[in-house]
Amino acid sequence: MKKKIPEKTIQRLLLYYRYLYFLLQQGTKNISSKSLADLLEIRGSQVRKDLSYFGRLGTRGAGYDVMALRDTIAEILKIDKEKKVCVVGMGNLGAALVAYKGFEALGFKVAAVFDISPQKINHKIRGHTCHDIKNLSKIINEHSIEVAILTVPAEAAQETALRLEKAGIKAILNFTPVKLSLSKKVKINNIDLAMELKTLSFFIR
Amino acid sequence: MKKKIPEKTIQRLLLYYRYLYFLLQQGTKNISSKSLADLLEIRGSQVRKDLSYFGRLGTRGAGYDVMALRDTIAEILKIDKEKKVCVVGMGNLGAALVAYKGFEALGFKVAAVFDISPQKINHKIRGHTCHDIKNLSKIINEHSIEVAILTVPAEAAQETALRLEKAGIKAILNFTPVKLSLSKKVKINNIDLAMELKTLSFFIR
DNA sequence: ATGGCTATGTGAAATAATTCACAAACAATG
DNA sequence: CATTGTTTGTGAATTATTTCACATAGCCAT
Ligand SMILES: NC(=O)c1ccc[n+]([C@@H]2O[C@H](COP(=O)([O-])OP(=O)(O)OC[C@H]3O[C@@H](n4cnc5c(N)ncnc54)[C@H](O)[C@@H]3O)[C@@H](O)[C@H]2O)c1
Ligand SMILES: NC(=O)c1ccc[n+]([C@@H]2O[C@H](COP(=O)([O-])OP(=O)(O)OC[C@H]3O[C@@H](n4cnc5c(N)ncnc54)[C@H](O)[C@@H]3O)[C@@H](O)[C@H]2O)c1
Repeated sequence: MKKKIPEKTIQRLLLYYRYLYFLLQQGTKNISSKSLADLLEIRGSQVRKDLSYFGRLGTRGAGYDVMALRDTIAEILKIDKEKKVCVVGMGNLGAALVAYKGFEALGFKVAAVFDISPQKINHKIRGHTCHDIKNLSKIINEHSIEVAILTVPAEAAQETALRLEKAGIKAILNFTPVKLSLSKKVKINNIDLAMELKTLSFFIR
Repeated sequence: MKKKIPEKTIQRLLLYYRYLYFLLQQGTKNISSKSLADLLEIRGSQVRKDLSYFGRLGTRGAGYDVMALRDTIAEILKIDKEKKVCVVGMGNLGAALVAYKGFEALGFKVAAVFDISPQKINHKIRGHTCHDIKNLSKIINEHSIEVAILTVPAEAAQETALRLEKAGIKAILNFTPVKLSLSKKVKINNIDLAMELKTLSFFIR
């Protein structure tokens, strides 16, 4: 053990969690790596290898206890511990994202939303009062927000990212098609939707 | 040559394209694999290997001609050829996506949008008249739409995906947190935003 | 031209991720 | 409690991707 855990493994862990959650609702008590793998169209050995990073979670001959495994994964991923996020840029995409219930289900809480436009500041958007970006640092510190979702226009992305870093944000989910340059300390995940669409369409016909 | 091209290579090609586009606007005529790689924080050898799948695109000693390379990549990815897409489910996320200009820049045209709710059908949303999902097949065929963006509620996802397959859709960009089961012929890309956020936050601290 | 430099293109090596395959653990059954 | 059958956990093998390293093409100055 003591190996570095691949990011892919973490992603699959989340998928396992979703299925286990569903299986439990259905009353399923036990599942084998093979059955779980079949649901996801992967190999049983992949499931077992992923889980083996975190100890011996199954029982030979019997498979995995659905509830126990779900809870263990929740603990590994800290789904049980609420984490606060903010959304910066309350335009089309930002507004859609704060309305999304799927974040809550994984332990996220939108604790603040920001914009620069006087049309939005101090107005309620999907139940969240929009703050002035000027107050970014203050509010992030007050609420101990660690993660930011960045949905400002591309032109403002780098500048805003720097403000987020200065405010002490640890991770950014970046929806802008801009490569952000920050210190290595800030973890960045880029969601490039146009790219996903293009990649997809490249592989047809 | 004649090797299978990795999906990762296609993704990077798109990033190269964006930078080349930008560099050309700045008046840069030539660039080395090293300089381009530095912008993306990858290795020069990665750039060269990626490009080598498509022939000899550079000049030894001099690097790559920015305009020529940009155009070659546009051709490889068929950015020059318009591809029609539809958006199914015009809720929060669907409405945000049809407003996005970034798709057009890569050669996509939103040719139709669909919903099931009488509140939306026949109403204009961001400039697109929303069609009844009942007419999916007809409209997809009329416009020769090949790609669908799926943004219906999770409960309706599998059923809607089957309708899309039957209507002749070749590829689906799936925003629902549901594993779609379709025949192998339909290419599916899943965008799981809650998962991206969770993966991101797992790796901090 | 010739020679010196620079940067490509590409096999080979290194690294990473997935899959195989099987011994060992445990369940179930009689 | 022994025997049979099932399924885990994990090294080893395989496959995929990235990086190295260098021969060689082509630019440029003289
Ligand atoms: N709309 C989409 O579907 C979509 C898809 C993929 C990517 N994106 C990207 O997401 C980003 C937002 O897209 P959108 O369509 O929501 O744009 P939008 O114009 O609707 O929203 C941007 C919001 O950011 C605010 N803003 C501008 N500068 C700011 C600043 N410095 N600080 C704080 N707020 C600021 C604006 O007032 C506006 O409300 C863009 O970078 C876009 O490329 C959007
Ligand atoms: N909102 C987000 O930011 C976000 C983020 C990630 C994923 N998602 C996923 O995207 C999907 C849509 O999210 P949303 O927030 O836009 O939801 P929403 O409820 O705002 O929109 C869903 C839309 O789909 C329509 N619809 C319902 N059944 C349909 C059917 N059978 N055919 C056609 N249209 C139908 C509804 O009328 C509604 O307009 C969900 O699956 C959600 O999990 C949303």
